[in-house]
Amino acid sequence: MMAKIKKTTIKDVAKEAGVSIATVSFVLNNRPGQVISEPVKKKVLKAAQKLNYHPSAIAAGLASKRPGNIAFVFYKSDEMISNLYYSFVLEGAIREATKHSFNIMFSYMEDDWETNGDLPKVVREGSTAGVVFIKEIHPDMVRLIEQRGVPVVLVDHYPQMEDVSAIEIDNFRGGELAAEHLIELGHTDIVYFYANADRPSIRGRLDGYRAALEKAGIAFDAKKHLKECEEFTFHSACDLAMETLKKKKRPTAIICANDELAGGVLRAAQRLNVRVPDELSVVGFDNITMSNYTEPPLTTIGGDKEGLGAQAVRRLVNAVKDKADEEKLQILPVELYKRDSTGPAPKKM
Amino acid sequence: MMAKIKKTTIKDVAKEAGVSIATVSFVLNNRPGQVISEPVKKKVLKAAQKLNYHPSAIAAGLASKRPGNIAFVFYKSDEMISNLYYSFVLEGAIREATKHSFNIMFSYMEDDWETNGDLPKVVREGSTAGVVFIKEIHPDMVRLIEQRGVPVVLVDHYPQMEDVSAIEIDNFRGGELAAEHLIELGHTDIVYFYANADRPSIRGRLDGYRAALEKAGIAFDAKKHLKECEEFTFHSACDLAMETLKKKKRPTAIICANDELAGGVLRAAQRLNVRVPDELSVVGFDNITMSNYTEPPLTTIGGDKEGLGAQAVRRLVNAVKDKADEEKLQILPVELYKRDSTGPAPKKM
DNA sequence: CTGAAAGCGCTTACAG
DNA sequence: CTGAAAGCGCTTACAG
Repeated sequence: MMAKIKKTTIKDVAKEAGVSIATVSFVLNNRPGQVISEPVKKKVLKAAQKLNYHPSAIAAGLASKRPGNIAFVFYKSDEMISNLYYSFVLEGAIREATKHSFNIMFSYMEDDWETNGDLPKVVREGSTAGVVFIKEIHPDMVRLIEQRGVPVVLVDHYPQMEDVSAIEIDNFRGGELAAEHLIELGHTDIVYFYANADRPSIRGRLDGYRAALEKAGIAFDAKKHLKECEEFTFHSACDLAMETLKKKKRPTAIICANDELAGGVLRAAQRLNVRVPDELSVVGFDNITMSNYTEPPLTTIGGDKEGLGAQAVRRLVNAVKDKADEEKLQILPVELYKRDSTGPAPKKM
Repeated sequence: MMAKIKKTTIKDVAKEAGVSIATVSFVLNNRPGQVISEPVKKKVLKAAQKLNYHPSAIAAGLASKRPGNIAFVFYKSDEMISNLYYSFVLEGAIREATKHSFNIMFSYMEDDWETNGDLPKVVREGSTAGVVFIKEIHPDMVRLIEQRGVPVVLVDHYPQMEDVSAIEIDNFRGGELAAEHLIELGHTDIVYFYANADRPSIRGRLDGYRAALEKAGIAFDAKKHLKECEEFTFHSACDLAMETLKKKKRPTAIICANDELAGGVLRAAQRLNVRVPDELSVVGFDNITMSNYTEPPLTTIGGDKEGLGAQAVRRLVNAVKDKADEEKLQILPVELYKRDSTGPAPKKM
């Protein structure tokens, strides 16, 4: 074992600068209200620099009752950070948290928390200044955490909750964009592939698609236009697409609720020798990395994933500092990424 | 603002149980050496349960000088958790950490830390009990952190370092497995696609491949057998494969240093109408999610990604508890996932 | 403008 | 076997 280098503490800095530890704390935290004379400030800063002092986040957290951490909490049974979409949200969150001098923590809750009443470990043990939930979350859990004075922000959440800070991308507009793009290309027979319609993000996309259809004078018929996959997976979409594309009267375009489903549709088209985009146009959603690697590269709708995470952190930081949010629900813009899976509608034969 | 529920503290439990806070601490931490009478133990446990007491991780961390957190640290410029492979490692790490009552934190270091001498924030500020580095890390950084008494574990690391705890999958055996599989299928003309040969994991795979070739009596010729992609990307591999497969005398099998490269090779084959696996067999590496979605689904080599993360955490927990590691370097087994991208070597024409 | 002192909620020798 | 007390490294009213 090598000699352990001891961490320099606030006392060391105080001694070096010839002031009290309170003054060191005031200077380093730039405490609003506290006015410190320039010469003292300089002395402290110089001493801190010289000793390479970095305050203990843990001690500061204890004393101030404001932990320097922000936690992302998931259900235990869910995939957490390996999700192809959310992992980018988390990247953005980490970078933003660091800017504000917060650390990012991960924690999960038991799936049966309702029966055993357990809060996430990070909340129970007071390790976190705020919590962000991604995707599904029970409203009671949100209340319980807020009751402890820990602010919560929801990202792409469901069910819908009023009065809780939340961020999402503009799913409705995304659905519209996808449909408008295809309509402009001359398509009129546009089918929508989805799963988990109970999720507001999925529902929003679907509603946008439908609105665009109707605006273009295309009568919407759920039976004809909506195709629900059994699961939210590549293979499930592939199976359903095989079925759909085998019919004599098949659609000329398919919009998918996300890129993974779109990948499945492309695979089905390939297997059935339906040429994309000549005979079939496909639009995805989310602009995940994989959408560049499909054949052909996928036209898709996407928002700023990293920005979603960064914004969640920003709002939590504000909440911790008691800065009120203007709007409870924040909606981030989306755009169309035109790649090679969409083209003009095939001529009627 | 709703009424904030105050957290119950060790004092509340002590009062409720009619004992000192020291006793509460002893009971709850099951302190080895400290013997507590059964009746007192029961009283304390009952009181803790009744008051729904959960010790403050921050206070405990301060008092014990052992923070309850383990940190994953990356270079700022790197993708962190959005990596298709490492995100699963992290999932495993989080689950294991929770079992040991540790939280997982994320932090990054500046790319230029050598010049400005900055340790990762979580280390500087003493927030973490241990650090795991994934992939590339400068030996000096490891030393600096260990000097502060914070143990380090490396996952799939480079450059090679003696005396540092490290975990990796059996890359050499993986390369062998891939080659043996193809050799069994009758292939003799097996090319290896790779990039970043300076990484030990890539080097290990390559060495295993080469060893298997030679064991089978196939003379290894770097010029003929090795194809280095410019970048470690899908598109780079695709470009190189287009070139390779266009030649009159093309290989009958290609092993790729990872699945993303293999995806690029499959794409090239598809574009050139080279049928997989009839005319060309392809093997990937890592068994990432995407390898199930390629056309055809990819035969690949993989180890237990979640296990890699779990093991890293386990070793850190041991190190924190001063339990010595038996072996510094731990190597996890790999296996072949036979899917549809490999088949018998085509008959010579 | 600056400092002395209490306190955050724990852990841990040390007494008894 | 149990408790009183010091201490972890900070922050924050409160005095002056």
